[in-house]
Amino acid sequence: MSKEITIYDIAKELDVSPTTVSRALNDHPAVNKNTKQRIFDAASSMGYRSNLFASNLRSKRTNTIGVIVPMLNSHFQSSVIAGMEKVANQEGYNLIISQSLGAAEKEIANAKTMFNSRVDGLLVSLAHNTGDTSHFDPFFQKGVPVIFYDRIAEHQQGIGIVIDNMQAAYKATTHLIEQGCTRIAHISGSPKINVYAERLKGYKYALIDHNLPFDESYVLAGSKLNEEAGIEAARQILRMDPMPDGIFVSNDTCAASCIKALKQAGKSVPEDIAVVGFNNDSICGIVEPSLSTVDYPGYEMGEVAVRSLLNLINGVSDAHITNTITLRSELIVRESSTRKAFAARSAADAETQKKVLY
Amino acid sequence: MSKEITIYDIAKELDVSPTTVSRALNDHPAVNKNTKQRIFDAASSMGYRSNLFASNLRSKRTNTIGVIVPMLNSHFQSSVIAGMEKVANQEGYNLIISQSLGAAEKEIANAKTMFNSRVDGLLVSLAHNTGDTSHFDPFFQKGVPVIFYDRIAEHQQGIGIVIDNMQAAYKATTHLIEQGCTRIAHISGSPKINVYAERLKGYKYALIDHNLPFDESYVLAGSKLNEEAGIEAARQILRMDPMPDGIFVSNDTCAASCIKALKQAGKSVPEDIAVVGFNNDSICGIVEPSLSTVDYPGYEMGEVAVRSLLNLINGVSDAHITNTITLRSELIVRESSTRKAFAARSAADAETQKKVLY
DNA sequence: TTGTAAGCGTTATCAG
DNA sequence: CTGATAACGCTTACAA
Repeated sequence: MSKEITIYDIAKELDVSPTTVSRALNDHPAVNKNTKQRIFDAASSMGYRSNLFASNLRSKRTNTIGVIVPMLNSHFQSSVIAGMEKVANQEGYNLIISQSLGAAEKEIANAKTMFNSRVDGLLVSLAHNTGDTSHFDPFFQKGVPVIFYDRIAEHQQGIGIVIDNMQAAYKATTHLIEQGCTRIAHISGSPKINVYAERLKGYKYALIDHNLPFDESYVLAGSKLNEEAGIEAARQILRMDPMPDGIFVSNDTCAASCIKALKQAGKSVPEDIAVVGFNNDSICGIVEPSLSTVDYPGYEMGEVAVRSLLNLINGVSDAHITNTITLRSELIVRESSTRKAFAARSAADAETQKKVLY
Repeated sequence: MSKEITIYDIAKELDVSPTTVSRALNDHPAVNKNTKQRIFDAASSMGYRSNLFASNLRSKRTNTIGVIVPMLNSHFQSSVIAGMEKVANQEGYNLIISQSLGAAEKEIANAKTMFNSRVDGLLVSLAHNTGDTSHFDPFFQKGVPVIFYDRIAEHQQGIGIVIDNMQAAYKATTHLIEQGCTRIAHISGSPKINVYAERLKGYKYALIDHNLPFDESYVLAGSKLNEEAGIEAARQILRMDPMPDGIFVSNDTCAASCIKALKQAGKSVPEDIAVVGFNNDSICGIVEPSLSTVDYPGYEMGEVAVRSLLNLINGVSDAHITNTITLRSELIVRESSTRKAFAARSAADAETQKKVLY
């Protein structure tokens, strides 16, 4: 284990003070350009690397951002994290990532770890079953900024970053209506989670605005939107009388397995039942028929989240003023919802619809 | 921002020395049980939290493990990380995770960041196009242990953790042969990556051991095994004459899109062509027919990786002795490779096969 | 533009 | 079993 070079070593070598070295390395303006260059050269030739811990200890900053995420293995979440990482890297921050795996319990433990690691800020997408968010109170008490994204708390402190789930659901449902569907079911997740509650609203309002009845019994709300949930939902839908001719599902995985189950029961998609999912996961292109869905701007959300957090950390903005940042999302139409007979009409309607929406 | 409590505050409060407080908090054996308890109580009632940076600075350990991964959004990689996180948490380590997104360039940058962050150890699954691994040399020079997993380097320093890709591929191919396939194609990734090279070998040996010809033209090696690659592979396979009656694909996503393309061309799976994938991604259950595949023990691999790394960090084991750790994998048979006519024979053969294999 | 000196909060060392 | 003291490597008033 070779000895670590410190700013003292560089200082001695160049016969300047450690302070000057420190300043030069931090690109402080009040250091002679020449000296700065000499110091940089010496640093690199001597194999110096800065000691973050000494620096953190002294400056009381960690240059680390904590991320708590339900799970990493979705197209959406990994895009978000990619976006976060990009900006964080640019600005010289590290990301400590932990998964709550959907369990509030693990989320609480992770929050504690992040707190003890003294992250400069925290980015959180809540677990499925997180009831209260008091485990984030220590951060608020210490003035460590916390930003919730995607799955945000109902009455939260801190900023929330979301897409307009209601609008997205409204668009998706309207699209089904334009395709000629009149009995549209909705498969939703836990109504306790904001995203599902908002999507349910969008679904409901779209129906109402197009003079279709909103029927509670057409809404299937489970807790987890996984493969099993899709199969179970299909079972229930097949039993409905009259059977729905369209489904808006709040999650692609669930939509995909639901489609599979419906097909196995002899129904054809989109002819008998048109389906729209949510997330634009990679399975969308693989399932048959390919799945119409809502594309989340995950990468952008990650970028915005980190940028906003850095503003809070640096005192540039104030969490008491900004409260929610809303990003746009986009409906992607594929085969699972495209009924040939309605295609022409649909295109015309889309124009009209835009005026209604905005 | 309330004032942070330090061990000095606790020491003053209880009229002991800071040293004793430090020792107690670290559960040092040479501290009176009673004193220890008093210190613990005071610490929690005063709202003390340890300052990792001071501790790291002094002890020259960071309690942080760096993870560099190609991408997070696969069933396999996220399982690995879940396993890593579990063990790391248990042992009081944090995980800093970064994605190389398959680009060697980003991997190099990430390695540098990890180095400057002074991680105690590094876990790496190499990017697609990583040629040489000299960007990890600084770690070796400083004696920071590095463990490669899954995608390991050809002539690497440090320990490698892998599954027996050759054996897994051998099993998968043998399974296809047992189902009556005689012309089996193989869709592979870059032969520069160990996992694909090994799987190709397993495929080849299985053919040879069962007296089937190994034909280079039946091997389609692309660089990325994504959806497009599956479609392109299907195109090529459809042009082959005679057309293969089985395909072993080194990746599920690619296998799924390949199946879709084959079906669109009027071929039926598994009747015309049986298919086996690799990874046991979540799409396996959703595609039609459901996809037979090789299940990687991802979670275990993560656990083993961290445990091994901690042993190296703590000097319990020695990287010069252990070189490669190989984990078992499992063939999961689903519809895409099950030909009813051969089912009975297959069961009998499986027994025989075991004797051949082990 | 540069330097001096005093910490940041912990742990290692040595001495009881 | 406990304590005094000196680092760890850096930043930041303050001073020149």
